[in-house]
Amino acid sequence: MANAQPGKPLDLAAIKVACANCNLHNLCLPLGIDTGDIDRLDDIINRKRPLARGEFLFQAGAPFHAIYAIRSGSVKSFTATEDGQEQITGFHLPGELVGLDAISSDTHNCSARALETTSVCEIPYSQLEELSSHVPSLQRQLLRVMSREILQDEHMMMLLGRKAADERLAAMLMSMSHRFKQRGFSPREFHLSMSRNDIGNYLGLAVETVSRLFTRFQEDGLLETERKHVRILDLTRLSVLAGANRISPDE
Amino acid sequence: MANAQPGKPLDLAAIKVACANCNLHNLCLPLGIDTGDIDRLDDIINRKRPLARGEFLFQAGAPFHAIYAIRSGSVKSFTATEDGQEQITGFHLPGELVGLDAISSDTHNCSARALETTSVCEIPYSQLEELSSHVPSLQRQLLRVMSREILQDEHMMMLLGRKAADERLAAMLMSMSHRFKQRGFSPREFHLSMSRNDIGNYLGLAVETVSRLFTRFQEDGLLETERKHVRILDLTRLSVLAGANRISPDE
DNA sequence: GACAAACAATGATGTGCGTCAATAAAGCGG
DNA sequence: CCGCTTTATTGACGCACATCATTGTTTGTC
Repeated sequence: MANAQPGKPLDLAAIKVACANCNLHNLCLPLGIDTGDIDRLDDIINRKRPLARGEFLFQAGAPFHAIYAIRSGSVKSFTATEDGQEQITGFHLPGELVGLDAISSDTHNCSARALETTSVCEIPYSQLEELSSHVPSLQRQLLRVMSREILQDEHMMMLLGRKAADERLAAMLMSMSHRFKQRGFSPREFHLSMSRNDIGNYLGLAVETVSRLFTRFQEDGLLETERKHVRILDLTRLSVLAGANRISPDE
Repeated sequence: MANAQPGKPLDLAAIKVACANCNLHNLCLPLGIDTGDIDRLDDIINRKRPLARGEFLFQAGAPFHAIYAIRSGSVKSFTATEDGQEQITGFHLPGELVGLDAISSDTHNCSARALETTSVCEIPYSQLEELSSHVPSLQRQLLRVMSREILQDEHMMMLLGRKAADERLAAMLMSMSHRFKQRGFSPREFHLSMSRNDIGNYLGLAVETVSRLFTRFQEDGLLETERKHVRILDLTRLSVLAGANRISPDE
């Protein structure tokens, strides 16, 4: 959002956004890496033309050769079930990496698609691997990022396995709120780039349930929505709902 | 199972099981690593005394300093929800690594507990990190293992989000079958070390549902069970159930 | 600016699975 | 070997959420 679209086309100097200048670099791979080493990381990264909404970053089945860092915009990644329907496995905001699950198989197992106009950094994996074996702090950060991904997925498994519909939506909204805050945006008021359908799919719920929950949350004074724009009125109550809620009536 | 309990206590030579001799080494970290480098990996690994059923490998909240490879037996890992109940995030068989989700936070976020008598290799993480920065193939394998973990978690998310109860159980049994086969055991007949309760917890189902499904699977001629012993009679049909099942009546 | 397609909201109805309850069977310590 | 606890099975019942159906709203296209 911050460093999108240069004023003039073909102005390469303006397009050139070094990791060192990127205001996401403390959310992304460069975190904790020396300026000198950041430049070397910088050299292997390709900044691609922005993707339009709906465009694929990569598709399942395609050979794996790079991971991607979101620079601006947002992306959903999803796998296809055997019977053809999709299951969304994550929404990705600026500074986050996409494609880490392909490393083990040399093939993309999920597809990634832009939810809005999105620009990304392409990081060729073989070069990243090579570089990280010479830059311990990069190796360290890469392993940390992957570990964090595992942690998040485990959290998601708990959400899908144990939580009721309202808790799932609350948790998802809290996660968004938190991540927007990390990126310098308001934690109480933001724009959801994904459709209700996508939210439902991600949370293992029917679209109708998501819709009904949004209206119920509004009736309860938790938040206000105007289409995809969300304003959270009671962050505390929402976070409680996202966490412990399943209380027996008598305790 | 293979290399457990030495005949005599204090017989250090018998206890000493090098990675190179371990019949799991092509399922574990040593995969694809030169014999020379395996010895170096070997040097940093501690083989601990076997854990009894119910013993903790580590507990959530404990400082992270090592990951663990299962040598024999099996382990469940689980997180506690805010309201105190546990959510099992995985069952681990010999050759598999446990604790990868702790790398990012320096603290164990989940606990791991032996489901039966279990022996493990403790791999101090700082030394592993150090060694892998000098042994590219080790670094490579480590990243692959973590990526595979992410992939599995995504698969699990799909299971919990989109699949019906019978499909979940079928998928879990197929996963076990596959993993036993990889380890040289029969894919059709094996012993489940976890309780029905654990299975239900893992799959996001009530114990009663798991029980009912086992009896229904038996009625349908899919398998036979004798307590925790399972014999799969129709592997094909079970795998179909585990995959595509949700078919509208008319297609 | 008009039309189509995608998206969202809301009500009516059905059902898969959770919850509660009771019994049986198995493991376990003394 | 015997009580005690844990685990497993089975049935009855209810509810949370899916499914189906309808209408309104927004977005994109020519």
